[in-house]
Amino acid sequence: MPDGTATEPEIPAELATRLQRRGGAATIYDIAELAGVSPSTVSRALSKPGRISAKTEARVRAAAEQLNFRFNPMARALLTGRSHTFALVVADITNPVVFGIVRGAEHAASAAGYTLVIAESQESGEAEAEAIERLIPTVDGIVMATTRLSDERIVSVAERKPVVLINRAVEGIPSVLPNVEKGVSELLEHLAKLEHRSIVYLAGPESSWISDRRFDLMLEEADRLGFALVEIGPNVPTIDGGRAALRRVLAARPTAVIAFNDLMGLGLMQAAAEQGIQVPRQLSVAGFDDIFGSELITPPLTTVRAQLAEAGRRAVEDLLAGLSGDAGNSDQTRLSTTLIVRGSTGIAASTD
Amino acid sequence: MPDGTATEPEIPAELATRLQRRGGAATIYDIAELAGVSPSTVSRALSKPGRISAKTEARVRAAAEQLNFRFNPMARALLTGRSHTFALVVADITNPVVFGIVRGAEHAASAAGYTLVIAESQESGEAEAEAIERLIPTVDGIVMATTRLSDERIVSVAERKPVVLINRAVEGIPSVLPNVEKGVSELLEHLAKLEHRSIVYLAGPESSWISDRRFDLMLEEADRLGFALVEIGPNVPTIDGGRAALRRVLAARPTAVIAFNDLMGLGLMQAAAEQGIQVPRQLSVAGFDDIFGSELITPPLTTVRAQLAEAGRRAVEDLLAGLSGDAGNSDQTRLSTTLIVRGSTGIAASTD
DNA sequence: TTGTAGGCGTTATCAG
DNA sequence: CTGATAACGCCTACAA
Repeated sequence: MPDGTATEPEIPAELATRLQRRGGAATIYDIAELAGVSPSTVSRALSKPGRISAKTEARVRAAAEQLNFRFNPMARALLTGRSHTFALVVADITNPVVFGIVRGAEHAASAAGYTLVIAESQESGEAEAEAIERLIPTVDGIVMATTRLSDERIVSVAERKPVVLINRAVEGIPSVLPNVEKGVSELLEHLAKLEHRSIVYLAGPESSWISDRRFDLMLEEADRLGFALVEIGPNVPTIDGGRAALRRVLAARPTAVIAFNDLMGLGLMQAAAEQGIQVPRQLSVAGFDDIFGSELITPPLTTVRAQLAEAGRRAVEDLLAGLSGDAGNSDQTRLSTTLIVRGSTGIAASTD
Repeated sequence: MPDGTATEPEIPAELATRLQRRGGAATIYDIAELAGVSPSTVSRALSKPGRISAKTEARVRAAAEQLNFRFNPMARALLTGRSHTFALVVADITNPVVFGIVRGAEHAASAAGYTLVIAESQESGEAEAEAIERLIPTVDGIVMATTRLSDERIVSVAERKPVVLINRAVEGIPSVLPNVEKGVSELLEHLAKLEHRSIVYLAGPESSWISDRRFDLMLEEADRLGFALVEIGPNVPTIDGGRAALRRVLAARPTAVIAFNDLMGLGLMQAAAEQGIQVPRQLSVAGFDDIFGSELITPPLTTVRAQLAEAGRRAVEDLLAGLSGDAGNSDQTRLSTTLIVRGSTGIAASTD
């Protein structure tokens, strides 16, 4: 039965077998053949609509549809130098802090038609450098979250491919940072109201920029508010790192502990509970990030919430903006933080 | 000062500027020029060591080193059809269950020189299908974890690229599964010992193969052990899903609830605590997976631990084996599960 | 508007 | 053992 205008050309046998061999992946040559035009016409029809006669375009589209055509991203990348891929490098995938970042980054990327490859450095600078070295030729940009690399190495990477940092600032390189000031001062004021006067800051890993930054700000605030403040660390930024630190923390006899992140705060609370130490009656505990788990523990953890998914999203968007040339580069995006008061902080124990 | 044998040829000015233009990325042509050999010799020297004279190889290597050469993976992929990339498709990145999978998969992949790209389907079958469609031309294989796709669609993907499933079985497609039998029967026996006789199974999402599978096994065991067993669901497999289910669970008046996963178990416990219901005195709760957070909550959650990282690792290794042709394909890898008894299960409340 | 030809960086084939 | 040469799939001057 003749069906008016759009007659679909049958697929020639020869073409069909060729497709079979390639696992069904058609090329613009196949389409050209089927539509009776040249390959370049196909290319134009499909990638810059409008620059071609409507009729031809329709015919090409129909053929493409029929063969279920997709561009081969590799061929395109080879030619254009753009892989439409970003790398996200994180220290520890199982750290809840990075989940949010990964999700935010993945969404922003796929919304823009980009693919996200993820590399875990397992808290090792060497492994991280290696992963980056391996990935760098394939990607259009790199998001480095909580990196363990030195400033120089970061710069050297950034010279070859666009880089956006999360939770780390390096001169001349765009970064997405939590607004540390606000979070820290809110937290310390909260503790001041609860009459704490002696505080321990449980630091993060040695090469953590943000841990140092937080402590610096605490020093300022402590001065202003009249706290005694000591830093204990560096520590591994995990549950176990928090557990392991309990002894040293207790030795300092503080009324409150601020952990570098929630993970450590959680570990500290677990260890404390095992020793029969009551939180917050005997010791108040607070953390940073507000990860999954912080409100699960008893008592739930007071923490400074960071916008993790948003950070991931922004980082990718910065990369995107940079590529499309819109860029006021080397910006610093600041994300606000919020103090979440929960049960782990309370009136200071009497220090006698 | 002349330094014996290995004189490094200076980089000719012309070559240097060419490199500059390309952002420092050298090609085998540049190396060929520098080493005074042909491009094909360079290719051979670098990718199949030994098939070339030692002296030439050394010269080529030196030149490559000097120019800091890396292969362009895209060019390679275009020709060989191998991108050395795998895709990992997950329903929800922020679900702790997938962390382990991601980590295991990422390690296995990078150990083999492969890159892992990750796609989140956000619990939507449509989004998942789209992501796969987008990724399929770029990758050498796909790991689908807890997929929401129908069997037919999975098969259709598997016809185009190698697929390994995690937590889902489809005829003819290799998969990595927890050994559901052992976990379920251990759990039910544990509950039997605690004198539970009336149990609710809080099901997972509608399209979850593994949720159905678990319930089927529970039915068998319940029969054998003389339980009353009802299934409530489907439910969203999240904390909120667990919370939302409390009312319906209570209405059924069970002495114990088994949640499809820990996330739901956690939510259920939170909701119960808010209503003043004591776990396990009034209601025992158990889950599956043993995620981060399960031992944080009070009381800590009894659960059937799955080897998540191992599952991710195996899935990637299956893919690898398949590509190198070693494959006894369409295998099912079974991973043992272990009952972890914690505080959320106890002696059954009297049912009056 | 459309077609032709050349090249992106690599590998494979075939001579030498 | 080594060197030309042709592909891989796409894009883009340039020509028609």
